Amino acid sequence: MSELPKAYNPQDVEDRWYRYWESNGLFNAEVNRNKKPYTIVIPPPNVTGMLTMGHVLNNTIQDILIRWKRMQGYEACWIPGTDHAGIATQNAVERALSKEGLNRHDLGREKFIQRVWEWKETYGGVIIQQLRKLGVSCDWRRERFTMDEGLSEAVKEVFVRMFDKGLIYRGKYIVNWCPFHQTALSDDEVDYSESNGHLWHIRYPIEGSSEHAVVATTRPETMLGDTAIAVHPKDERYKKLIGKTAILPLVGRKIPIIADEFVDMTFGSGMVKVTPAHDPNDFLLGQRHHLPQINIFDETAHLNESVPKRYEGLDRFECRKRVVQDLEAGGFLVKTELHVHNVGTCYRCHTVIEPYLSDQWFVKMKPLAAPALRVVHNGKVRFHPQRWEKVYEHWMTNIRDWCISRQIWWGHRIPVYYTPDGTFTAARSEEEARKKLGIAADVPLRQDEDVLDTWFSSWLWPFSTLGWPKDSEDLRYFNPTDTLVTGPDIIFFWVARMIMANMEFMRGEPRLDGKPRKNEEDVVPFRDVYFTSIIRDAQGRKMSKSLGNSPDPLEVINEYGADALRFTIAYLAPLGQDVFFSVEKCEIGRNFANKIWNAGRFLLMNKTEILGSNAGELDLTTLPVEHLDLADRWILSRLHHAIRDYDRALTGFHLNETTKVLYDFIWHDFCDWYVELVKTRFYGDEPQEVKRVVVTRALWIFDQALRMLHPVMPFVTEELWQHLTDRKGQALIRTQFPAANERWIDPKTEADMEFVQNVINAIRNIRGENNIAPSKEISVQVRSDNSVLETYGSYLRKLARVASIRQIGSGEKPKLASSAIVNGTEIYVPLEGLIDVEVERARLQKEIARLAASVENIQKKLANPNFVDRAPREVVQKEQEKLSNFEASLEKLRRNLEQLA
RNA sequence: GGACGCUUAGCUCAGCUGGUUCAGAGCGCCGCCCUUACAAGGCGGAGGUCGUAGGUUCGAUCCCUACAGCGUCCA
Repeated sequence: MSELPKAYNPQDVEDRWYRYWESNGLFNAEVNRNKKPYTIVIPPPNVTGMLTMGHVLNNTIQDILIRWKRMQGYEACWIPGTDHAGIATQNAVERALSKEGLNRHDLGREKFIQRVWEWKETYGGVIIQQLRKLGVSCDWRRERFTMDEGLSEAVKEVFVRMFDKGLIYRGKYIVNWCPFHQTALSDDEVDYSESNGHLWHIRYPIEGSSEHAVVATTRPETMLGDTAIAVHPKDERYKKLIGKTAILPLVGRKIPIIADEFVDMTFGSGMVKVTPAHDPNDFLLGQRHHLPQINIFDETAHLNESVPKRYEGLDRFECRKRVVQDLEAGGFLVKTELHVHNVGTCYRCHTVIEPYLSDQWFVKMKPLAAPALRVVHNGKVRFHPQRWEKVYEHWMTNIRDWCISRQIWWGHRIPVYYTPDGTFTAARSEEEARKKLGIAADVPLRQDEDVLDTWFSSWLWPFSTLGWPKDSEDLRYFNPTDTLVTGPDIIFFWVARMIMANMEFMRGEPRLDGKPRKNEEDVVPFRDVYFTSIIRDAQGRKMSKSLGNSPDPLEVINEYGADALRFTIAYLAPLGQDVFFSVEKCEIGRNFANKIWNAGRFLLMNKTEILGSNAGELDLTTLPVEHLDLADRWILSRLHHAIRDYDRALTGFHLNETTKVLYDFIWHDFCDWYVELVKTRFYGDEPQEVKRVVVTRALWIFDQALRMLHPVMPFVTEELWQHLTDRKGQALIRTQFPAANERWIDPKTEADMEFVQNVINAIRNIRGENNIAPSKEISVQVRSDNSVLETYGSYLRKLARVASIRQIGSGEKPKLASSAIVNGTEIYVPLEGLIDVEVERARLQKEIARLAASVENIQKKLANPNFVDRAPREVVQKEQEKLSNFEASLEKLRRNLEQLA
């Protein structure tokens, strides 16, 4: 075996192990009736996307969970894949085309789609390769893409079934229209932000009268499509106007003045203009009053031929200016106010959304929502942190129908077929459509031009990736999946809808035992949902491409290593809190990796030293229990503590707590104390046989630590684990995870060790305060009734650089010494000629002040009869013990201070 | 306007069910040290009346109420 380099270099290690794991099938999962499955489906990233810090966090968490469960003996299956990101991908390809001076219509639908597939083949693999760099242990054989044949089957099947059930319908409604993409968007694809605008007050003359109506609007150009004015029926100011006719300025159209309770009497003048084709509220109002709907825009939000010639062809914002000018010139503009209002923009291109009347397809959500709401209420699906349940509940109880059609080409084409006379049906194929419509093979049939919202395929992900609509062992075994890890920002887009879809379509499908699923726990898509933090930069801004504040994770991995990035991000990510990330913070992880590396290096050096040439055959499968000393029993107690805490933390999805447990155990307990203590045995004059046992045990404990750390830092742990001994083809990734054994957790041992540690700390403090060089050895005198120090005084030699310890009698005491009291034990460091009396006095005074304050506090407490009577007896007793201990220590400290010359 | 979250050391944050020196960690800072695993390190040290005001309790960083500031989502 070759010597390990002095510093850990991840680049020498990571790719090599990733290749090994993958090519040996160590990520793979198969149906195994002897094991419990543990399944995660990846939130599919956009196929043409690049890895972001958000992906890093999300996938690190998934990998930690999946590796942990795998090592615990579950059949751990992590299904990866990507989605086709309809609008985003089409957009990217159209941009590329425009560089060639082409648009999609030049190519035609078929050729264009082919172009997108080519694009996908070229750039689609990037994010998947990037994920590998992070070390994720997905079963790559199971990789899926939402436009795959199988998944497209699922989409079609779902659409047709829902159509037949009346859960999908078509209608002319106001939708959110993106004039840039020229497509409808669903409600949650619109971002709202406050914007400074104006409120224009416009005068509409009333026919046959000198009176006029004044309406206020933030969008004056829409007046060209007005078909009414509305007032509140109870509004005394305007009652007399109801039923009269107003003349629309600039247009001359006669429009009625109607009454509707919807009108807000307090807003503006209390009269509103009604534009049914360009405002969702006006649309509903228009339906109630059977008003005409005049659409004044084309798909690009330019004015169409329904408006006076002088406005035709103008862009909507250009038109706004022109209309305001003309209103003013005509004397119709009463006043203009500044006004802050919410403006909706496209979540992809940030173009202002236009409410637009068009034919679209919708999913009826109410019937799906009820069961989905129930399983979250009754805990069949648990959210972490739980508070997201409220958000979910609010959305689910106020749910609106989902607009699923998109006027683009890249996506699943809507499986609806029309005959020339306009009748239509949904079908899995043209033949089926003909059958359903009852028409002959020669009647021309036209398929709907639109495609489906990308989320219409992602909401099927937990079962479509497992082969549905085909039945399979995989589907029966791995669905319901176990944990979903995703961001709260897509709780509506995705999480809620997956619950709905899985419950709707998995009901009745066979379980592993062959019986049809009907219980809620069999039809939910997953049991736990972990909502990740949002990654922000050091200033707290969301990371985004446009701000340029998002580090490239690949560069971070190159600089610090994937393990360092993984550890750091998990360490920084508390459950439910945002993460403020900056690249330099990866030093936490890098330094930790290096620390572990060097601990391993140290152990291996001593292994070779002590065991000699046959060290490679060392058996590390069982813990050697011979020659246990305090440090051994202590570290084993700490180890099992750590395992238990780790288990609790991770079970509760406290990722940061999990990493802290690892960090504290490995760095502080193992490296700072245990390794230092075994040095006393390695370098001491113990028999060779004892040294052999001690080094083997240290390696065994380190082996356990590597297992625990592996899910978080897979690369460095696998590399070291392989170095510890000849593994005969075994790999850490598939090794049993440590289980906490309460038998090893021993409070007495921990208390004894803590006492020794405190004594060492006290001596170190004396050394530090008195500026004694680490190289200078000192002698110590103690007065103690604690036998631990007698037995394990040798621990002080190495850790406090103590040359000799002498027990002293009651009267005895060095003349000039620095002193400390630890749990009643008096410690004296004679420092003839070295001690600065002033420094020492200050030290003691500080300690006295601290203790005196504590004593006073406890005295006050114990003097309070309420406390003594009402607090639990153990608490009171503990306080009393504390008091007498502190008082005794205080007494000794004061005497030492007095006697200081 | 409604819902939720946050406020702890100079900075970034832990503190999961009220009581163990519970007031912590990392970074930064100060001092000493290249002690034969690690200077990406070791040892020591300074730094906080836990946002404010009340309340519950024998006891509050922790539970309740109000307020202030910041943030997110929804309307």
